[in-house]
Amino acid sequence: MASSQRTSSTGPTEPTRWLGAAEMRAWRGWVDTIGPLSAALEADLVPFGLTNGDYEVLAWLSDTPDAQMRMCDLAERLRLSPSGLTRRLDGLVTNGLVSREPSADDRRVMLARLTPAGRAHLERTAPHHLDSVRRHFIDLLDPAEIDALGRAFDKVRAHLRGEQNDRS
Amino acid sequence: MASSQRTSSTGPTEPTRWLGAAEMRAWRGWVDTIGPLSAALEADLVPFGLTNGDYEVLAWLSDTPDAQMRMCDLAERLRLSPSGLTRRLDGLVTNGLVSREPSADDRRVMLARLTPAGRAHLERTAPHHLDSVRRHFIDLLDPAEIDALGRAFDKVRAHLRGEQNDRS
DNA sequence: GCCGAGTCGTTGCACGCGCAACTTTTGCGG
DNA sequence: CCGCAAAAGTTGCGCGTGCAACGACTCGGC
Repeated sequence: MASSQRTSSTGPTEPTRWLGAAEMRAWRGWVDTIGPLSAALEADLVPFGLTNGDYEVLAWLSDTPDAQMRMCDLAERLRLSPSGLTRRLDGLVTNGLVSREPSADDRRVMLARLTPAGRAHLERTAPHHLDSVRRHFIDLLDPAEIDALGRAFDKVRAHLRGEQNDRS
Repeated sequence: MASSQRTSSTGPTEPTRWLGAAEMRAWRGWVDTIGPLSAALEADLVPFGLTNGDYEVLAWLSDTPDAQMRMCDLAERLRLSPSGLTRRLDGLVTNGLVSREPSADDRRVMLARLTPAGRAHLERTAPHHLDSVRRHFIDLLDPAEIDALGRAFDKVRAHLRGEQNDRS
């Protein structure tokens, strides 16, 4: 993006290693793909009355033995703030896909539980969503690229997790 | 309850090809990396009083021969709605980094122009932002992975661009 | 037992964004 | 030259989210 930049004025005497062509391609590719890809996946969910976020809630709950999760655990899974999760669940609850139930063990805790209707709707939606992920992303890539992406993302997340722990 | 699902064009009961382990790793990696990586980059911009979006505005403007752009062109570059760009510029204008000037050629058009202060601030910020991109992303990967990411994102965007044109 | 610190979830507020409606201006076809 | 569709930008509104404050509850030390 910044090809017209001249020597930076206030750099503390470090050379400022600019991005090479391949590095720039990867970086701009990342930035410019996030929006369109998310939008395409979300558009394919519209007929089912779900957003990407809604789908993730149902998917995480269904991956659980008793189809329920504590709010705080679910919020962590979704990388969502507590208040964000509260509001997201509001919609799913009024649509009857998820129920809120206080925990018997710990009365501070609210359990988000997948209702039968929610499970049915997820099972109806999942094949189409999976197809969407394949069409817009996975099936466009060859196995070597799939593998490289998996390794790359793992490295980045490991690095970020380490930094986060350093700060705490 | 918006279960407006009308099984659009898809025929019934196709085998539903689930994701293999490598495919799942790449997919989850993508989904789970977007948030943390964007947050880390944004956090590194806080000392400079900029968001990722603000930085992109300054960067695109600085890449232009006369450091100015029509609002609509800038909105397209940033994949932002017209109203979204108006509001984003509001902040930059009040901070004196960008100025709004009506175009002489076409009186419908507003030009967003990088002010001297804006250019100075960008040149002060750019090295740190670049370093941030390297630390959290680029420098974690080896050349083969960089190349694979570049190719992969190019493919995905080419596919999405094609689909978008089909709809219009 | 009890009290203080920590945890869990919700609510008020602010912010950023998209959509729809509107005004101004341009350009094209008659 | 006129009239009307299209384009550019702003504003009102709604939505989703994070942060801070709060009430409810749990747990550990005394």
